[in-house]
Amino acid sequence: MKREERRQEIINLLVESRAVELDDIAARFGVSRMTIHRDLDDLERAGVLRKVRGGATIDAGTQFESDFRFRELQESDVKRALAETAASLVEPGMTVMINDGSMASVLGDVLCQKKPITIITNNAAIMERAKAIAGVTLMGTGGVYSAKFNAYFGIVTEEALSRLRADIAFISAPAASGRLAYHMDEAVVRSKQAMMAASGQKCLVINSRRFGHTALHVLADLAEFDTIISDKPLPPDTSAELGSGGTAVRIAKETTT
Amino acid sequence: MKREERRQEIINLLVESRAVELDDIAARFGVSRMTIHRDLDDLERAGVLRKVRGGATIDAGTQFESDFRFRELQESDVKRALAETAASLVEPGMTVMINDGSMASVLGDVLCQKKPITIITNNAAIMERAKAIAGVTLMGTGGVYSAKFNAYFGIVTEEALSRLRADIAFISAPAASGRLAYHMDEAVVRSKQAMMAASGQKCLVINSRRFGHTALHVLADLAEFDTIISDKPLPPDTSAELGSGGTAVRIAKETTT
DNA sequence: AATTATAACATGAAATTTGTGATTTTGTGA
DNA sequence: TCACAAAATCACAAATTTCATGTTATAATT
Repeated sequence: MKREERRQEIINLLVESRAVELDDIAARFGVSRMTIHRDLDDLERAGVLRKVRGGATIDAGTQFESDFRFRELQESDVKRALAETAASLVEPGMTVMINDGSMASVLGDVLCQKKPITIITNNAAIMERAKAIAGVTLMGTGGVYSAKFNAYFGIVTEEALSRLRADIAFISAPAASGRLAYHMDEAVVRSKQAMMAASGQKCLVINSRRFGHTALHVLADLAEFDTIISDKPLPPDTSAELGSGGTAVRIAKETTT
Repeated sequence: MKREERRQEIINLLVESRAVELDDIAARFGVSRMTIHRDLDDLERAGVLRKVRGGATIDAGTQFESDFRFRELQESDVKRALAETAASLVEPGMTVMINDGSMASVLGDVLCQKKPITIITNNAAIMERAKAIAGVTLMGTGGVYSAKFNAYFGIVTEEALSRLRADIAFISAPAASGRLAYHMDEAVVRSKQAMMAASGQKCLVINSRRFGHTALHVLADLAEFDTIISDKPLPPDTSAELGSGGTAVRIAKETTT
């Protein structure tokens, strides 16, 4: 077992149990205590966990939980399934907007296959990816970079979006309940709303687990979306409130690749 | 002599003579033919040269010549000297604009030391670098990504710049002659001009070798700059035309690190 | 047929990772 | 507050991995 595998495994343990003991994991992987110390030090520096005496913890509710580097590691199979389904709404030649978030990054990767395509995004991970690909016209929105979300936000971002037009916008959200989607950060909300305002079709891509939660700011009414893509049917209250309006719901199923 | 030095040297040979023979360079560097094969393969993959039977060529006039990946590899010592000198104009806390180009990328690296600092740029290499650094507020301008220049351009870029204000702008140019600086690409010219318009001080950072050349579009009158930084004194005609106006000239000397 | 290119494997050097033991820090209970 | 044990850190040596290179054998070009 190599270094990176071991570290990944430590993160997995941490995600499940919220805390690990140093001696435990040293024994489990059959390496010295010092090696684990170094693993934990590096992961702490990367912002994934917090070292405590005798081990390490991951504090949900603190910054860690919402840190993109942490989320990046979770549920990648669900993300991929959602992304594949979302991509089926796109034909070569279209102009699409994609927002921030690790879900969106995966979608960006998938859409890069559909060349030729124009991608408008404030998501740094997608920019990095799309740059390298011929046949993809990449339009960055600009703005102030946020390490927390690995994307660009602010007046510049919103202004740029207000001057552009896309065929479809893919929006993700960390929380939804009843008829509303939520987000904890104001600047992020504004960028997502700007994308929706600048697009013909609007598509919400959301992990089913996000339902039943709220956050400080309302992002949008679910009825504003033409399509909602999730990995499980929407909860009954949401379905009921949406009624039989113009919003289509599509369920992504994981393809065992 | 290390791998990278050898490859750099191969490029230099190629720039001078337009073509090299494999056996020649294998003998010159005292390495096996196979090693040179691998060097050429990698450089070809990087888009720097074209392998032909028995050696390699570089076709000036084609995409290669102006390709940023190619320029990136050249004269890095001069670039570093220019960057160090340019950085001396910056105090922590300032807001700076940096434009596209590999010279500018090096400057971006150096400026990241001067935290806290706000960097406004359309240069993808600088964004990638500054993202990771706490204490650097990174503002991307957005725009359409150009692989040729590894930066963002267009209306979005110019609009974003028109709404911002920096203490100083660092501008680079591929050609200068008499009192004028030039660039071959219109979109690039516009972005540079937008940066100059949005900054208090304007600083031209230019390799002395660029003097005596012109290009399709005029970028700026040298007298518009508050400071010009180069690695050798300006040519006599330029000096004369500039006269004793408000433009300061500073010569960077290479520090043997 | 001769030259050049590619592929596969071996080797040695450099870089990285790990372990050990000494030393310092931290937490706990008297 | 003190003493003491457990844990953390440090510095260096050992082990392991990675990487550049060379060698040889085979294939492709001219």
